[in-house]
Amino acid sequence: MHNGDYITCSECTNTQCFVKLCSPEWIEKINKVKGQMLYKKGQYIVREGEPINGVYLVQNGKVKIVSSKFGGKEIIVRLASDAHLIGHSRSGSETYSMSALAMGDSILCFIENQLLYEACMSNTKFTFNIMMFYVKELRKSELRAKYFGQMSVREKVIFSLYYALETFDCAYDGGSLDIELSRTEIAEIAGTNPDQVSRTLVFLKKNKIISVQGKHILIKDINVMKKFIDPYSESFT
Amino acid sequence: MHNGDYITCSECTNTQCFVKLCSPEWIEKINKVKGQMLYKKGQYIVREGEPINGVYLVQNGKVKIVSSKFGGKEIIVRLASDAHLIGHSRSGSETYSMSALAMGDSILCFIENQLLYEACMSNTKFTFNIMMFYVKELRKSELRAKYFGQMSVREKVIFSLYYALETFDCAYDGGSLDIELSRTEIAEIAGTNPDQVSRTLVFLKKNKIISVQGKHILIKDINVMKKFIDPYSESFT
DNA sequence: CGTGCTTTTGAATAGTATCAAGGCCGGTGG
DNA sequence: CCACCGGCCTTGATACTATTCAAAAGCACG
Repeated sequence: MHNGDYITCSECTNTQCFVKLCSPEWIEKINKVKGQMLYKKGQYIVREGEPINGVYLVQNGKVKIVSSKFGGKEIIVRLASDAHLIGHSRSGSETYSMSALAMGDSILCFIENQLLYEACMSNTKFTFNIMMFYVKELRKSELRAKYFGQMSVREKVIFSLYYALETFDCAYDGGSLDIELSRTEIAEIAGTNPDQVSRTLVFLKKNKIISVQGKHILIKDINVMKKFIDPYSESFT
Repeated sequence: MHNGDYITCSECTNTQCFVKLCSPEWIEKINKVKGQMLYKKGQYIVREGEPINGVYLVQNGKVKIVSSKFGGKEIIVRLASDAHLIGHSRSGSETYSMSALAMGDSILCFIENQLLYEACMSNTKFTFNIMMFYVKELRKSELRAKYFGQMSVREKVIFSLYYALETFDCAYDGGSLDIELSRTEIAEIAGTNPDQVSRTLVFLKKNKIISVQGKHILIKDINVMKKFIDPYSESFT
């Protein structure tokens, strides 16, 4: 916790944060005891196997939830950005089944389990909206599972680019969308290997749909790219 | 609604039902206006594209949530049994993104959206436990997505059998577990085709791990079967 | 100017989907 | 009671897709 640049709930500009749905007394209560920390790019927020002590809220930043694969590889199960929740409190297991780490500098707030429970018992809108958050994530996860069961690798890669764009709401810059992901990270989302990602990106480059500058992928024509995964369009709504 | 054999909340033997977490007044209130219906095997509960009017609770039975695939095929996204929730209320979209249908005769209760919202606003434990239900389902969905990204077809099929066993808590009968699923249904869970399911079942039969009698699959040695998907064991906890 | 890491590309291999044919079983009608 | 039909399951052959491995090119960094 960096007390120097600690952001109180009243200062916080994240309008989507669930805490803002609590009563003023509860906001103050949570504000006093909540943890807050700045995570640098690549830094772990939680690690697989650690005990679950509470829940993290993304105040600001980009976070990936990864699960270790056999052979040292990892899989990105979910991406989280502002106002998302991480580390579902006590879901059967007492330890985290996945790790979370910052993809860019991110500020996370931490609410301890007991406090979270009490806050839920006293703030119905808070609880209800968190419930709805999980409903939405479940829907997204189920859709992703459905799609990935029938898509080709090329489609998966394109879909992964979309998923990242949607989640991170990347900079819109004169008709083109900007995104920073390594081939390995894309592969970890798409559930394939960097080789295949490269092949797909080359294909997209040849068709003038994207252009690559270092780690930045510029999507020049998002509508043309959409067409390649057209049958799976229900998530674009 | 069959008023003849209508089961009131006070009569209901499903101890896991979320409604039981409400205050006595609210249980009575919900009891009075809730819908209830018996669905025969194969009957649709909700259909893709229909407007979302509320949420269904499985009082008793076995339900599959399916999503249509291109070419007429379907994919089983989730299985639901007693006390599970179906038809996540208003998750972004106003219409169901998937269909739900009974795999065996099932009794479902229906709670209309507005009533559900009011019940949530007045019963914190009710809301909190529903939230935790979704957290668990999200975790399961994410684990399944993770696994399916790296499993072979044989592993997927074996995992699907497990998933069904876990969810339906099938009859335990002198050391063997009983399950009734068609090859097509297994394929729809595993994300493959009936041909491959057949090959895997033949393999399991040869190794004396299962035996098949009509539509009934008897798992003779659950521990040996587990070994085939050993690296993916975290969901068996 | 090398060293190490990521990306790209090609070739060989393995795994899976698809197609087609045949077998098995239950139901129906002659 | 038997013959036929249709559905589901099984199995083999084939074609395709994706993974893996290896090598080379590009790039960042000390």
